[in-house]
Amino acid sequence: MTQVDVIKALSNKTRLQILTWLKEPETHFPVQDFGELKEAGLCVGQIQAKCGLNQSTVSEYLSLLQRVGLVTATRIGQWTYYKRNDEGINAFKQFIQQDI
Amino acid sequence: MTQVDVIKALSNKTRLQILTWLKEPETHFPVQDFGELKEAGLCVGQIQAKCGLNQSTVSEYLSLLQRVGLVTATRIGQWTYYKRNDEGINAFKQFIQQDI
DNA sequence: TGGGAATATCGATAATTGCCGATATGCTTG
DNA sequence: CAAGCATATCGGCAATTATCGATATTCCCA
Repeated sequence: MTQVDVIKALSNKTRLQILTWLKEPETHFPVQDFGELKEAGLCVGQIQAKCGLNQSTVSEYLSLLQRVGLVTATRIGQWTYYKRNDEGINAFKQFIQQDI
Repeated sequence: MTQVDVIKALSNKTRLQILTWLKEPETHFPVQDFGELKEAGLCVGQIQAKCGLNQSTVSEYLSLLQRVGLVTATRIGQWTYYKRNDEGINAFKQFIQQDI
């Protein structure tokens, strides 16, 4: 898992969008009754509906983003909630800022 | 030419390295007699020698980096000198900082 | 406990990328 | 002008990526 892998994960329009959508879930996704939106994140289905790609594609994209440390996943019941991983994101930002 | 294109240009180990080598040409490349190193940048041949790939590959990499605005090219005689384009690089950094 | 949801994984194909060798272009200089 | 550099462009093949449909897995609930 190198820095290039993180860049590669972001070198795709959809994956980049997903990460930015996750900055403000409320403005990009229908509000839910429960508090999951803020706490655990968004589930795969919601993200899939928004970006319009195949379910399997979105699932793979999300697990790639997780693998490189940009998001975290929480399984609750039959849902997997994804949200931004600020630690990983900030590490990446710092790398870009300093080393590029 | 979108932001994703810039990210794609950096999503390759060699191209990423080239950009960072260009931060400190003196420490990465043999000093030349003339002042080109600081002024115009480094020529393709020097960069090629350093990264060990085919001439055509390096030429293409450099012109890609230029196309997305990360470096500038100056033709002097039979040499093309490449150096970092701080304007483009800073714009990219700002994008990462703000939008990611 | 068996059928549905939600998600993950697998297999396949088309598109893109990583590199290379060969050739073309442009300068420069005898 | 011809020969020789340095660089650019082209055509090609192998590897990787984008994306899909089908299937597997997990979990929930009547």
